[in-house]
Amino acid sequence: MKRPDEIKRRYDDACGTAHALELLGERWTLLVLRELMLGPRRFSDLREDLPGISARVLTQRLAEMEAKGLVVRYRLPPPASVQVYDASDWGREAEPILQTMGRWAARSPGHDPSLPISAVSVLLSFRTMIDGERAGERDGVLRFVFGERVYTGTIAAGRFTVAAGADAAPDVTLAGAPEQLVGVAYGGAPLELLGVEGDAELARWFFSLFALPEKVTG
Amino acid sequence: MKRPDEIKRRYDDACGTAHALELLGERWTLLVLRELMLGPRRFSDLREDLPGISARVLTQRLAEMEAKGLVVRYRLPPPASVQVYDASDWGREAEPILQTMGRWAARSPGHDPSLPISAVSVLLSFRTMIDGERAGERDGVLRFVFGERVYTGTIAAGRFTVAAGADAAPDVTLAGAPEQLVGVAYGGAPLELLGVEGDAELARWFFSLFALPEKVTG
DNA sequence: CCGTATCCAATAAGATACTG
DNA sequence: CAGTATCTTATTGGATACGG
Repeated sequence: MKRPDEIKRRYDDACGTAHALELLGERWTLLVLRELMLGPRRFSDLREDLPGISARVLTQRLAEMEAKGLVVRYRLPPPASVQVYDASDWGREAEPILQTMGRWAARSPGHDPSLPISAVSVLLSFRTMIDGERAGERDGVLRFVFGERVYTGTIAAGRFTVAAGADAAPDVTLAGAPEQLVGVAYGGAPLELLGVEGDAELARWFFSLFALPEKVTG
Repeated sequence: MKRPDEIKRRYDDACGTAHALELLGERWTLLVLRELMLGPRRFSDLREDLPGISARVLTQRLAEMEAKGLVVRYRLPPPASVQVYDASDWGREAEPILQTMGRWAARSPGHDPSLPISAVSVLLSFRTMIDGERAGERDGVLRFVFGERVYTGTIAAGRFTVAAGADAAPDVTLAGAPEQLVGVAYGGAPLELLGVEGDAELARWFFSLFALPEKVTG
């Protein structure tokens, strides 16, 4: 007597938080959305950057998220012709949720920044954790290179934005693993850990804009 | 080869969002925390205001949340001498997460404000959804009465705060079910739906500070 | 290889009955 | 009232197999 599509676990609760949990609260959902925040990815990209997710669960989550309007699925134009998943406009509006959670969790005594991390996570964390006051000191364009993937970050008028691709001409190009970027930005590791081309002084200043907040008194 | 206490489902991910999900992401956890945001509650209070939660799951969640430092458990002084649960200071710091989720979900086409809602949820939603600009127009103290339970809301310097208890002398006292409060604040229902004692004009102004945002174009 | 489907063992959640 | 105990159902994750 099972009707897997009809019986869904709901919270019968008008509270907005409860409704958000119905849309985003299943295991992996928010992390899948995170990976799509900076542009389309393929199924296997997602598997790589979500360590531990099984193909079965990823398939399910993507289908549910598409049905809920959080995710869109389409095929890239030829010659690529591969299927990709992307966040919908509405899905992207959930970024403040990721940020608020990230900011809160950074103060947790149990937070371990030495675990593996994805490229998208690091770049989003920059958007979350940047010192907005000091970011206004100067402008600049930074290119982040993770193997084949390239993102462009822009600081202008005190705001940091980041997008996939190598659109703008960068002042400085930074290459390295996401974990190394974390080390330099939050862990006080030397800039030399990364491949740096261009305005190293800008890079140094950029990384000085980040610091993990103090932990709550455990 | 099972070690039920050691093998926990984790996300091996340094991303702050992932860590927040490990602390708050299990089913019911965030809603239990919500119910504790305005002060201590007993086990059966929580069961009443979380429709559908089973005693088993509530017991589990409270124990996990206590172990993680989100919740504290203590016994009220005599003559009450009953055991209650409350959010820890750090747990209370998660309120921005509830707010961000609530604000996002309010725009969802699937959000149904006619479902049952708890007293705490409504009061927290006021804190989330109040029109900050217009709240500065005047000050006031509102008492909210839900049967036996009483909360006091204060508007001062454009900010709305709310706390359990009947501490301050109110300008107006509002009595009714949480659902009725939702109807008046967000659904355009008449103030007369509530029991009103005192400055009804203040109440009218207060409820004019709320409006659900427009839905995303589905 | 890319994406999905199928099978299975281990957990988690839900319902209900029960106890100090 | 404040939980436990027990049983049933659902979801998860891992392995594997399949079709393009």
